[in-house]
Amino acid sequence: MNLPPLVQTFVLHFGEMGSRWGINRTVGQIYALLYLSKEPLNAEDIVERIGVSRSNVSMGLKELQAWNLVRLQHKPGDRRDYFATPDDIWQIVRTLVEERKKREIDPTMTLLREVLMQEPASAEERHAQERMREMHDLFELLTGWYADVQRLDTERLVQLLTLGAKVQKILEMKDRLFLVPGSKKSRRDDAKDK
Amino acid sequence: MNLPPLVQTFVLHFGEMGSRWGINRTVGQIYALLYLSKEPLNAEDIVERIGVSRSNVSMGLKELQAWNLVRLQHKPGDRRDYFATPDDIWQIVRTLVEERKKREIDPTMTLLREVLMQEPASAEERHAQERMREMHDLFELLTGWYADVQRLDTERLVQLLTLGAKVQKILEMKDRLFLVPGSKKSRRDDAKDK
DNA sequence: CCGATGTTTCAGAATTTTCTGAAATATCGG
DNA sequence: CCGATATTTCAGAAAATTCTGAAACATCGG
Repeated sequence: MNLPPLVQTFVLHFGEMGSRWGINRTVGQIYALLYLSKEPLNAEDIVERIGVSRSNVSMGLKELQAWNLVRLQHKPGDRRDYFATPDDIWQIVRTLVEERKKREIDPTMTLLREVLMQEPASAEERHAQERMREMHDLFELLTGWYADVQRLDTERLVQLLTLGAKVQKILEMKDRLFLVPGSKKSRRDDAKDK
Repeated sequence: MNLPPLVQTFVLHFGEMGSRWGINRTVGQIYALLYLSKEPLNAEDIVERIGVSRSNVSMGLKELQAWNLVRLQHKPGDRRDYFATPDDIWQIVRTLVEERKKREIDPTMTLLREVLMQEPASAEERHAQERMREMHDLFELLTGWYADVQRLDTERLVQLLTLGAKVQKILEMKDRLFLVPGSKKSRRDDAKDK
């Protein structure tokens, strides 16, 4: 591995971390390298720097493309493929969340929907279905929220994140502004309006 | 594997899914089983239902305990350990996010802080450090937001999630209420409104 | 069409992870 | 302390995955 020490530390760390994610070491290392690199790199560049086989890099890049985590570029008068990560780190986050949702949540949602259609044949199955219903509704709430937030432009998103729990204060303020004072029952339902 | 079909489908799915998370098949299956079960189960129960070795179940349960994902219980007059998941699914989500943060984010933050302390020895390292700084700041923003939200009680949290991007509207409203009209910041935001 | 350059595929080797059975350890009631 | 019951540990087997080198494939300029 032929890298400046500072870069190498980061690349090695991402390699290790890779296994805690769904990706393997090489993929993690390639991604870290591209993320830190100022210039797009071609496959041979990566081989030299990381020190793994050419074919391994090829497969790694293919996987990163499947994740939409790298862009493919070309230089004029050069047939080789060059790879880079988006400059905008927020774009990276958005892609990452999107792809993880696609891989981790969506298949489970599909299964839950199927199983919830079936008729329970026993008390045990009835209870199991109730639990699955809870999970299904939870996922629905989370993915609905996510779909909304994903649409915000970055500035608004940062604003929202910076506020953090102060949002709570604003929600309370909104409640006071729009709710009939003292109507306890209507509180939560009203919050869902508009 | 000796389970009602509906339960079995779910357990098998979680087993497969396990590998996309950081857990192995058996751990995924055990968790799914406990999640669906009305009663707490002991290790032997799990062996019978899932059909893996006793020792494998023991290790799986140990891992789930390390994740804080199962509670250990005892029945009066029974020496065996019984396991269950929290009834409240929101508690499960909170634990899951907390533990994933601990495993996936915190170590990276530690490393980033260390590396950002060092003096870059070249233009390449300087650029790499800038990228790491971006990642560091992003993580800080996200974890700060997360720490805030984690503290909300469930009702408020659900309220927040239900609102989704409608929060944006409330933020805009807040802007209009609290910013001095005509100030640069507020004019720009206003221009984006509807 | 050819040779040069670049990329992908894939079978098997290397490595890592998972799983098992047997043995060790722990804890209880008597 | 003993025997019965429950749990954990751990070395090696089994399985899954990652990685490599060689060959196949693709595309270019001439």
